Amino acid sequence: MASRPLNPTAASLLGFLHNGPLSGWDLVATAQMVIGDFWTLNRSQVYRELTAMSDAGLVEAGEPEARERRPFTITEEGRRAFAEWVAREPGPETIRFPLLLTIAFGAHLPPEQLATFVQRHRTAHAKRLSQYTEQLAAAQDAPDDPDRFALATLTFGITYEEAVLRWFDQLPAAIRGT
Amino acid sequence: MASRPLNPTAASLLGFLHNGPLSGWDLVATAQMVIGDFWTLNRSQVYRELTAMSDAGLVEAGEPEARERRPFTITEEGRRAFAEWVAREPGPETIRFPLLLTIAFGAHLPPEQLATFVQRHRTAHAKRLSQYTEQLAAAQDAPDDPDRFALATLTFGITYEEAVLRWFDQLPAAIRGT
DNA sequence: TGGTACATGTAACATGTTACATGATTAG
DNA sequence: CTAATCATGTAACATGTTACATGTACCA
Repeated sequence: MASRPLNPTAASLLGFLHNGPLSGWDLVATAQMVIGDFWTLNRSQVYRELTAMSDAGLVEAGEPEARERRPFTITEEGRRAFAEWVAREPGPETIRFPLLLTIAFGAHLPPEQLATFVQRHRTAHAKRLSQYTEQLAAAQDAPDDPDRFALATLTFGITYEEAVLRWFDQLPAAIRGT
Repeated sequence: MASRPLNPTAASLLGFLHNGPLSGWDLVATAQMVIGDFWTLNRSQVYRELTAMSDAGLVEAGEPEARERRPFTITEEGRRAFAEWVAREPGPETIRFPLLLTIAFGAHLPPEQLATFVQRHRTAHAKRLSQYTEQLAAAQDAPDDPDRFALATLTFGITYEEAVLRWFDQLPAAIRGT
């Protein structure tokens, strides 16, 4: 048993299943909402992991409900596997930032074009920041259940986006444009 | 021709080859030094991309030199492919931060253990920041060739690490520990 | 009755990681 | 002569992405 340690994606799905059975569809939605800002995953992946975990006995597929909806339930073995995973030292983060690649090779581009890319990305980040800020406000308005952990990850998003914006704004005009 | 657009990893290798022929080994070293902080790649990948690009006529393998070292030269077609890539809108960045996953599921962990993870990661980030700061100082001391672009990406690293440290330090004691 | 949102899944392929295997050159 | 470093590569597998295919239920 315990073939090889869970991957973080599978482990997260198990994490969500602690609160009750969920279908693949729901898991995708939940994951994107809760961890989507610092952990990417998509539908295909979720269904694949569910199949694999079902084969491994970590989850159990329930009877199809309305709309072919198939709820998955975490098993005892699943709980054990999750507990093992969550207690392991988390790995280092990876950032893959294509805009920085383009900047690194910026000498190969006309300045105006680079500046256009930079501006567009800046705008996208500003938008993300304002979304996070709204979420934070909403979380603080709701009187009940101030989840420390969710708040901590949301705060990370805000800190990150603020930093990125500051970085954009201190770029030399030669890169940033006007 | 132009089968499908280059992936960013392959494109970066072509970017480095603009300054003259390099072996796979050298490319790995160069890439890790220049773009390694915001674009991960490893040896296997580099050799695979080189083989593929050689088949596609974007690079040419030279005669083996000392130690089986095989320098690759960029071709005209390679330059064209790179120019096309660098002029495309860069994709959105992806961050995958396992520590944030562990925090998101922090309710499943004894607080001391979570705090231990947090502390260890904080230390690692502090170290990275000081390395970046040193690099910046070194770059500013060298009188010649103040590469705007390299400076911009290095500054990103510094801004990012500073933000992460600030985030660590504002975490509630319940997560951060003492 | 027709469009939209819900729901699942497969196939094919691209990319990333780890382990293994081999050998040359250099410094001490 | 021997250990460390340089250098290349393959195989196997894990993970991530995109496109395709299918069908249900709700709402207007």
